[in-house]
Amino acid sequence: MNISEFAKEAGVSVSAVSRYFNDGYLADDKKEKIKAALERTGYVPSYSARTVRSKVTKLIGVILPKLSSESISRVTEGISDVLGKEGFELLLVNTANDYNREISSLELFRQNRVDGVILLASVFTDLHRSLLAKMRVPVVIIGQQLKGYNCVCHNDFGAAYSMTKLMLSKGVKRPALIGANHDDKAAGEDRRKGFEKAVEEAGLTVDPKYCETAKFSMESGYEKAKRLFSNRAKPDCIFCATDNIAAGAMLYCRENGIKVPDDVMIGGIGDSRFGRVLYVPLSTVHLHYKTAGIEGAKMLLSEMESRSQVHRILQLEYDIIERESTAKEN
Amino acid sequence: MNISEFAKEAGVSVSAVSRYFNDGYLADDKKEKIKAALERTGYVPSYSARTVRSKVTKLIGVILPKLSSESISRVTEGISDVLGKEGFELLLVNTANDYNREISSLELFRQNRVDGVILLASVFTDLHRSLLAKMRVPVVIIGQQLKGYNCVCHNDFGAAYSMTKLMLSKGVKRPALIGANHDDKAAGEDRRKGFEKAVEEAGLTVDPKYCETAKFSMESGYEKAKRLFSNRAKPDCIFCATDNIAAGAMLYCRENGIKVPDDVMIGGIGDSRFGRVLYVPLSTVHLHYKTAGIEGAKMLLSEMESRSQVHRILQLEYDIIERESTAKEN
DNA sequence: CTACGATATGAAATCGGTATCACATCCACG
DNA sequence: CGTGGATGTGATACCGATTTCATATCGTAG
Repeated sequence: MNISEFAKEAGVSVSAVSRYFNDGYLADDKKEKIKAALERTGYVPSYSARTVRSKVTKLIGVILPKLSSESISRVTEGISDVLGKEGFELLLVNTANDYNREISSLELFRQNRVDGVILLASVFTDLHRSLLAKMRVPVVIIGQQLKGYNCVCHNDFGAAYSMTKLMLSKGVKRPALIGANHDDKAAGEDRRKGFEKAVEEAGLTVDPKYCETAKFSMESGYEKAKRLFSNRAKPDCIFCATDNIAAGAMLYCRENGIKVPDDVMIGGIGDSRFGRVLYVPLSTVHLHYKTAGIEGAKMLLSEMESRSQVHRILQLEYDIIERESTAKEN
Repeated sequence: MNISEFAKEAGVSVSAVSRYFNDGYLADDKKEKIKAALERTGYVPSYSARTVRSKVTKLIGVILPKLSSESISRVTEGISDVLGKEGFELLLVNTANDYNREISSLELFRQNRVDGVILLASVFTDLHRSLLAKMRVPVVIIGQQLKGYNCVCHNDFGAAYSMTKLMLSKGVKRPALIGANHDDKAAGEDRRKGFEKAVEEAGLTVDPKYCETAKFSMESGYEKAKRLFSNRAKPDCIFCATDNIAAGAMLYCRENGIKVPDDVMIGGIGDSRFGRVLYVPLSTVHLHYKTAGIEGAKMLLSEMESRSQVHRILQLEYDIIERESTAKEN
């Protein structure tokens, strides 16, 4: 059933029906007629037909590197809360860390399918930049910074710096790093730099043999911890770029009789829910993921409204959470 | 730029352009012309305009009770894997466990916005049923069973039964339950029944004082464990409906000097990633969440293709994972 | 040589809505 | 009493694609 069939059924004009759904001027008796016919027939207007003319999709494209990650799903939840209230739906794309798919999703979103885009990218290539420049709808980037776009990011450098410093303040001497891929500016590069700064400030040096790069998984953290402990002089402190990596490292320690924190301190970033209930409760850094989603969504809303070309970067701060995994040695 | 402007620019007819994007008969020289003009202009056809005529949205509506849950995001990942390969995108709705929003999402999806729906519901009310009956596109339900629909579900009863039995086989005498809301047939009712059956088979009785109902969170698990231990005779075994609840219970034990598994065994369901690295590694039951997503998506695809009215229920089995939290007492 | 199926083509109808436009009331104000 | 603003109305052009239809061309089987 389409609008004109329905209009006939309700005994009103097509225009009246359209106005009923939109907000236009309409006499009360017609509203009643339409409401009654709606109940009778179960008619619902077609969204795509509406979009052709009005251009409004009420859809926001969200590009995520993966779905089953605690931090990412918290961000998404924030986004969903804000945009849902405004009547927007999320068109979600899971790129599975494959940035060809990031590219193809951006292509997809150019097809007038969405009113705006939120991008949780890990890496920016030239292709990203050129494609982003071609987008005809507002774009907000969460988790990374890119000039010319509204961004919400975390103080990754500071978080890593503070966590490392916390451990070093307890007197450890051979700090190690299990970082993330350097191409990921936020979680990879910035956190590594934060670690390095803290180490250097403590008068120690960053030995490449004590720096590993892991994927964002427990398994990878486990493997990299194993490699760290194959060094002749064992590390007495490991800063991990994420809590997942830290959990993997801790598992390795447990299975190999290495005591946390007495033999080695372990610190992570992300404040995962499981940190509190780990084998040894994990010291970590709380990043405001949900807030990032909320603020990013708000930015997008205001950009869609004003279409202003002024872009800003919102950097969220962090909170150190100290638990047993970095408790003072006796 | 629209199709006719673009056709003029490319020096071909509108029909030729449409055929280029669809697959129709088209001479090679025209394909070349169009390809060249495409590069020059960056034209992309409008999806909604296409949809008006062709009815195909290439969108699948996915209704989730929450986003930041490990089990749910695994299911979603499976869905996304399968549907992504077939060129579908996901229109995600997070209902935040509010089933009014489940209802309104179903309403939304009736507006010709999606080609199919996947529903991860927790509860089925009459309103659900009547609305589902009105849907004009195929619907697949994951995690619950509903007659007349394609469903993928887990053997919740069996999983709970086996986990409880595992613990009882170690000689515990005062089993307790921290279950989920009874309205949730799968995670609430079925798991409770599995627990009860195992307890009764062991010649014990299910005392209501040892049965608590928690929300799906660690915090709630913690609170309910506290209540269980306020009984005069302490439980020596707690079956928890989810790993999150189990983690909360374990946290309570740890903070109160209750030894796991010596004082109390704890078992969960879900095989969360953190189970292995918990304070005491958690015995749990692996449910094939990702597989559920994959199979559900496949069902939906085949239902969209055949539009057959034959519905089936696929029940996935489970694997017991035994760890320290239920190790035999000495 | 003819007939026919396969391939190719562009004009025009169509999808189901919204936006515009011309026009009708009605009430208030000077 | 005339004017004008606010409200209300339906016919129709329009959005940007796809699909149909009538028609053309060509190779090949009979």
